[in-house]
Amino acid sequence: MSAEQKKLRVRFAPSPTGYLHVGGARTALFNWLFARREGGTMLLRIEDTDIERNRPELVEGILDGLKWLGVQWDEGPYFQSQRLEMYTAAAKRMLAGGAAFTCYCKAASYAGADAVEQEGEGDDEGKVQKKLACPCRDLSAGERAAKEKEGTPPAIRFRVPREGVTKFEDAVFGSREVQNAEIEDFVLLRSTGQPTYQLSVVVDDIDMRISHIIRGADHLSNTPKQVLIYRALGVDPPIFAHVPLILGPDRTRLSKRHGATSVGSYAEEGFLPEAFRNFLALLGWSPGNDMEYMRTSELVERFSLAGVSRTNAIFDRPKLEWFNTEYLHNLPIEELLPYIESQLKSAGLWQERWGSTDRAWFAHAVDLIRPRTRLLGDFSGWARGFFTDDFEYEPEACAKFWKDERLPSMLAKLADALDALPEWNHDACDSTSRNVAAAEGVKAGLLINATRVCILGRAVAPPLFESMVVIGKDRVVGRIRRALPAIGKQTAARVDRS
RNA sequence: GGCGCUAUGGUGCAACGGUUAGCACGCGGCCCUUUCAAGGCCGAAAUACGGGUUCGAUUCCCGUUAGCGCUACCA
Repeated sequence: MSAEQKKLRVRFAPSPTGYLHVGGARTALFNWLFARREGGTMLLRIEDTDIERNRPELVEGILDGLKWLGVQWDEGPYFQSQRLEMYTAAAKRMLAGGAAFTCYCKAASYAGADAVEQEGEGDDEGKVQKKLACPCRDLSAGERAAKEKEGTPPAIRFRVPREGVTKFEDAVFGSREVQNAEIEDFVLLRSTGQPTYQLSVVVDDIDMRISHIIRGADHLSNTPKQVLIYRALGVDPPIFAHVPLILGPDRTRLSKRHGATSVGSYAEEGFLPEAFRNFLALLGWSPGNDMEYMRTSELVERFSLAGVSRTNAIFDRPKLEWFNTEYLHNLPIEELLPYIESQLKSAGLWQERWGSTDRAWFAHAVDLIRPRTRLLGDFSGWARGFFTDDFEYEPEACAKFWKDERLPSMLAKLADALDALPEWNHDACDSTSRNVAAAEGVKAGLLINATRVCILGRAVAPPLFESMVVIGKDRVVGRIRRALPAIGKQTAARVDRS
């Protein structure tokens, strides 16, 4: 390597035709991991040359998606719509050099798939080749002048060599080569003056000095065209790395009908960005061993293009949820707290003191609850009884644990006993409860389960006595007393039925 | 249709000529237990098919099949 070693530069280049979907997110992540690992630069480029489909208002959503994902770019965003002169200039240069020619065919006409099909098959290759070669490529200067006079606005097509092969290196798929005879004379500049993807992507990747192009494998087949453009422009192509696609459970390309496909929807659902990154990283990549739970820093340490697979992967939602629970359960509590805080804020349950004077209490509560959460929303969902007194009694929980008619008097005694406790801690709550149960001659479980429903309204909750400590004496006693009438009704209804 | 890519349990990945084919998710069972989780243990489950090459193929080659991609004046 020379002193002036070529700097590693990668890019993520979405087009604003939709939100940031999981496939794009994975591509962005791989670029980011690679840049971080190798000490390179990542830039963001918005490919908005298709004025028809381009929705400028979607750009913000894509940026938000990337920010949530934690993929931060070092340069950009650049917008191709603001760089049109460069593409035109490049096309003119290729025209002047003979690598391209003006085409006067009406839009989308000379080699449509339909036309080829109608010709039938079994014919000699020459026929097909004729389809791939645009008739305009052989027009004389005079003929072109005549067309110009007619006022037909010309497109500019690349003059693809009719023989030979085009080769390139792919870090994932290896050495590739295709017969030039199989490549059509593709359009560089539309008759409207707008560049096509093939042109703008190459011009920008050259201008932005991209060293590695990491993108979806759907671009693999078009890469030879781009290599042709690089050559025509007198530039060596960069290293390509095509990553396999992400498919839906039915093995077709992930799309809206597979449900949630935007990263935004996963953010809203309560996934942690780091869990999402971990999951995404393992779709089409592995560190070469059985390691799965990897913090982002470990991902960066281990990432390499050599570990990228060539097989399409199916997006497996249950596994994503598993990763999320792993992070929810195992993250150092201090790292998790900010996420819970914003979750509670958006649910309108947040109390400022939990961030200051009662921070230790808040951390304790979260730590108690988290072993049985899967999504951030669980903290403002079923666990809301820990953060607010406003919760409902679940009918199923009542039906299951408020069956015994001795319960109302037993619970009243328990409330009194708890109220009289001088010390409020786990063991005191434990022995008090067990003593009441013993005095009544019932199994402790009966009372414990019923009490849980009284103070949290549900059957699913952390261990009772720990919960009591977190919720606090006044609230616990209050909640038990408040539940008494409801229990009476429940047991009475039961007696009626029998 | 043409061209190309891919092919390990249901899913995601390991094994890059020699393993009883490994791990994880999911699934089933057991244990633990104060509900529900978590956790621990056990289990069912795969090299698409057919030919080669080789002492030996999941691994290398060919064919078949299947899936996917490209085949736009979309990106």
